[in-house]
Amino acid sequence: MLEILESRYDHQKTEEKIYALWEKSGLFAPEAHQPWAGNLKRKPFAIIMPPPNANGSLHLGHAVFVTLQDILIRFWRMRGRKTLWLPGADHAGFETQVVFDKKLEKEGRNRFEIPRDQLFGEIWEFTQNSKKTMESQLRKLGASCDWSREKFTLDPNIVKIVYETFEKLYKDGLAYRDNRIVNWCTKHQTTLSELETKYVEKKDPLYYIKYGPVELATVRPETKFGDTAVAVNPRDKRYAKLVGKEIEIETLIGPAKIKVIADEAVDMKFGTGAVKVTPAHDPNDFEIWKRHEKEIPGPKVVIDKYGRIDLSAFAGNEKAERYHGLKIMGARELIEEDMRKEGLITKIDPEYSHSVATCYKCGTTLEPRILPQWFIKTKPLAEKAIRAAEKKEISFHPESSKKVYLHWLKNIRDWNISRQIVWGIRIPAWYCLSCSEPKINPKVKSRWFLVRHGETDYNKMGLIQGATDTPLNETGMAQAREAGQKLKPYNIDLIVSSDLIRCRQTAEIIAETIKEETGAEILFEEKLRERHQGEIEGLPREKFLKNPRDEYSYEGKYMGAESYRELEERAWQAFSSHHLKNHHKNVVLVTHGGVMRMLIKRIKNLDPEAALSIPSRKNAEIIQLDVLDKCKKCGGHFFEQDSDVFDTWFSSGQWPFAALITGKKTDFKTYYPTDVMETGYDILFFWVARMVMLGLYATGKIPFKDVYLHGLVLDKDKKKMSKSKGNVIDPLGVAEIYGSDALRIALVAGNTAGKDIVISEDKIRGYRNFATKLWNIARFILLHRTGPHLKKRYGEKYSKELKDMDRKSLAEIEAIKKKVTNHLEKFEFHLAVEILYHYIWHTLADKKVESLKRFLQPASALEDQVAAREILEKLLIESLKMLHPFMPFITEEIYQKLNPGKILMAEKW
RNA sequence: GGGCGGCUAGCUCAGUUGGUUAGAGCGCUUCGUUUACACCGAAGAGGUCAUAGGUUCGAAUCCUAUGCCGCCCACCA
Repeated sequence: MLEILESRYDHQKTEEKIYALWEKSGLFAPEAHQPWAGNLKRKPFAIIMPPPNANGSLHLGHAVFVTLQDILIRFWRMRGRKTLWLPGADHAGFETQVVFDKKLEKEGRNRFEIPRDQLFGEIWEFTQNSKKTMESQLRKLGASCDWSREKFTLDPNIVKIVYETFEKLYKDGLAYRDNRIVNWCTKHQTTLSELETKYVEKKDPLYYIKYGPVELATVRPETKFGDTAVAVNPRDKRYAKLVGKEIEIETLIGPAKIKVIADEAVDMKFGTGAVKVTPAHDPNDFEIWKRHEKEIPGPKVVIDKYGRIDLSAFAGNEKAERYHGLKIMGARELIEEDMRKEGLITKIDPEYSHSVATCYKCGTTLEPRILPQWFIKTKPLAEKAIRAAEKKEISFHPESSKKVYLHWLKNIRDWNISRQIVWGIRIPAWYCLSCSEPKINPKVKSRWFLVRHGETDYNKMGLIQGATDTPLNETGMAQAREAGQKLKPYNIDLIVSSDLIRCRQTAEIIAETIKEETGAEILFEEKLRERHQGEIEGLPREKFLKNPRDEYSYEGKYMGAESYRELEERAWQAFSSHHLKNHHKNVVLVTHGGVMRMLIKRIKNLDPEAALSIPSRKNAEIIQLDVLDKCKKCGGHFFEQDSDVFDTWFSSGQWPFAALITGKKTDFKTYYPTDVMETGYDILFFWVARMVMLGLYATGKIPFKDVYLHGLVLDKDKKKMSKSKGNVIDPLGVAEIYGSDALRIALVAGNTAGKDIVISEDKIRGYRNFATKLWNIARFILLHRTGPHLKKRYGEKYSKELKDMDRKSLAEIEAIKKKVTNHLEKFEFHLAVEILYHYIWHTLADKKVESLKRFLQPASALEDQVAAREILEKLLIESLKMLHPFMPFITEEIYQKLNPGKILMAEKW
């Protein structure tokens, strides 16, 4: 039944079949029975796969990690260790958000117009599709990972662990929320960590500006409206007399007084030795202000989140209006021009070169802003991570990367983990609505939703409507249905509604819409009615009222009307009695704009003035209130969750232990710390260092013992591959042409740890040829296996010459084996490849096969024919085993021909 | 400004702790269709190991400088 092989190996016919064979065998799972292993108590071997971003398809960089990790896994599996390779995918917060934003842009949409839940849902769908693609690509590349343990960073049990870590950090005082100056991308509308900024050399004019008696140099004249001081070096004699004094200055928007302070940070040699201090828009100035908090005014914001001049602080100043709303560069030009006219500019150095912080994704110049963000106090975490490396609990390959790692950790700064995007793990911090006190990772008892009724014709026409009882119009009904859709996921138990028809209808439509999910009870409540508007009922709002506080003061009322105070009293009475009874239920409260304003006033503990400034609600607008255990500080019940999400690296930094704790029962105990973390050197700080810090912090143990870092994949001209350059080699494309095996081995041959990998199609083709060579050795042997008389072993009766060759060959291949084993144990993949390549091609094929050919001729003694073939077969099988981690498909396929029924992947090395 | 890495055959790179004529792939030249393989075989050309010093019996390898290339970190009003 022996088949004659084709003269060429057909990877397209083979790979899928072989992968299916492996997967069916169950041998990817570490607990699979390995009969030859004998002692399964041997040390397990575990690698957590760096989860690829679920927002695209695999590139060559992924192919590199698949290859290296699969080599390690297959090698140790064959050596008899209980081997786990745990696959996963990363939601990749910001990265995915950016990818998705681009997709939205193409569709003419943008994320700021899409409700949070809907946007999250759409991105979820998108990532699930990418995930599927990637999984099939990983299979195509031969990854022998345990799919039964696959994880996603947004799996609920992973998220739970991330929350617990955050809570622990908070309790230990290592996570804190603070108003600090952070890097803000005006395009992506989010803050970024230090690592996500890219400094770019730029040439900008350096302006020398007159500031009363002093002169100073700046590249950002447009921020001068936000200046709160002038700083000089304390040792600078030129300004000694001015320090501590207020100076009168002339600005484009009028004269001002500003204080001169002394600070070490000022370089006497730069410019004029005097510097303007703009704490709201410059990180250094922010620091200077912190040091002189008592002497000078705090930050004055003059640039908004879109990077436009915002002079609303100068409302009423006509000169300020000229600049308000301008983009930075436009403002700078205009200001330069105006200052020139005023004689405020003394000199311009047009070619001043400095480096500017930009967004690493879009290159937009980052705008420093002061925002409340969550930070991790990293110093204490870093100390442990440093010690782990110094004590050699963690080894680095290449070793030089350890220095880089240590240097970074020793100079680490606090880590901003808040991101203003939707895609990610929402920060589990709730703030008390009445006193802002945070609660971390609390149990949400229930959710309450205040919903305004849908549109009536009165609303549509802009007429004041209080007690006037009119129904919803078509739009209003549609709005109510939409609100119902949004409320659907929340398991609403109860709907309480004002008994006016517009609310009644809204409530009924909502109830109808959410019916499939829950059968909520509806109660009608007279006390939730809109305020009686008295004599102004039915008047055109636009004409009558310019803003809400025109309606009347908190106490005031028109003839026959009700005051806000009265409204508040009755509405709050109703609200609190329902809250008392139903605080554990999810409740929708359908009511009116005025009522909502007063309820919010009460909940947020606002004074009347502030309450009346609350903007009015749109029809069917929903306000979510989360009910938690009473606030410790003020006793309030209602909270709202932080709208930010965690930096992805905060969650992926917990990946090794999170992926194991949420796995099978004993996984964490068995496989943690894992053995090897293999990833690209470009994420040494982003990921590796943070995994060590967070792993040590959360579990008390290092997350892995060895760190192997591979380089970037470059094209044959040593250029980084990028879509825009069009020099990207699609790994699946070349695998399709030359086979996954050829791609894999080409990626490891001639490459050492930490070095960039130069790959070309030529190189891959070269290794495809090697595959063909191997195939033909097998073909040759199998050709000589035919014929019934050759089936049986002929014992020891063959020639002495052959016996000598046998002995020598075996000794030789044993030596090879020793070397290859040694290299693999030391992560020297390229050396192992070189030895194997050489041995198989230039020894096994060129020497062994050639020299044994004559014994295989029909003229030779039968015993010699059999013996010669058996010698070759032994050498081939040993070669196949050693080559298997590198080229799993073809070696398995050949092995299947030689030993049907057995699986090479599980053979003993 | 600080750090790291590289500089070895036309190209891409190996060369593990210093040890005999410095290696591989691709490319090149010549020859060869020998019943596994032309995605092959045989033979061959091609390197003062960036430069200058030094240590050593011996240096691509260790040390010191220099040059160029690349990367990382920090910072700049």
